[in-house]
Amino acid sequence: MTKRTKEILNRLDTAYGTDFICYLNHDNAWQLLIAVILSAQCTDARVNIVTKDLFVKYDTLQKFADADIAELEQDIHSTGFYRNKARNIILCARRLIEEFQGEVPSDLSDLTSLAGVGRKTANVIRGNIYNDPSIVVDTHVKRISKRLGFTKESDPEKAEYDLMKVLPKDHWILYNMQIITLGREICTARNPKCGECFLSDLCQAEDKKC
DNA sequence: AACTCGGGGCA
DNA sequence: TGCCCAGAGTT
Repeated sequence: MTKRTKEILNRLDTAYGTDFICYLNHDNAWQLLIAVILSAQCTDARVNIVTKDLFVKYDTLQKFADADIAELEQDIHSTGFYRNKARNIILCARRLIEEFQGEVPSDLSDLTSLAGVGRKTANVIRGNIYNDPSIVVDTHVKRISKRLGFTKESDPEKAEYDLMKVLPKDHWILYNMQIITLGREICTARNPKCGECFLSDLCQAEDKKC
C-alpha cells in the first residue's frame, strides 16, 4: 500500500470512525434484502421512508410471498421501477421460503440467482448480514474510486477488484462504507463539496471544483 | 454494448 | 419543465 493510500484510509477513519454503518433500515436479513432491492436506482433516504410503513404492513416474509402485486406496486411506487421491483420481491420471498427455508442465502451465486438481486445487492447482503469480505460497488464507489485514482476504468467489476487490491482485507467492508459515506455527504456526483473535503489535497479528479 | 424498466429532487 | 440521480435484466 502506498503512503498516499494509507493517508487516505487514515483520514476516512478519522472522519467516519470505525463503527459499521448501514443506511437502509431493517430488523433482519429478509428486510434488508427487500430494502436493497428497492434501492436500485433510488436513494436510500426514499427507501427508508417507504420501508417504514412497508415492514409494518408486511411484517413477515410470507406476507410478501402472498402479496397482491397491484397493491404492492402502489406500496413501493415512489421508489421507481415499481412493477419490476414488486414482481421481484414476491418472487424472491417465495423462493426464500421454498428453497432456502425462509433464510437469506449467503452464497454469492445463490443471492444473484434471486429475482432483482444483482452484484451490488448481493454484496450489500454479504457485508451486512454475513460479514463476508466483498466490495459493494455502487455509483458512489465507482465515482470516488475514480476520483481518488484507485481505478481508471468505468467498468464496475474493475473498480471492485482495484479496490480489493487497495483496501486492507480485514477492513474491506468498513472502508467500503466510509467511501460510500464520503460520496453521500461530500464527494457527490454533482457539485461536490471540495471545500469541506478532508481528501481534497490528495484528490486526482479531473472534474473537481476545489 | 445497448436497451428497458419510473419516479423524486432540484434548478 | 427539463435534467440528473440511483441497478438489474434481457437481447
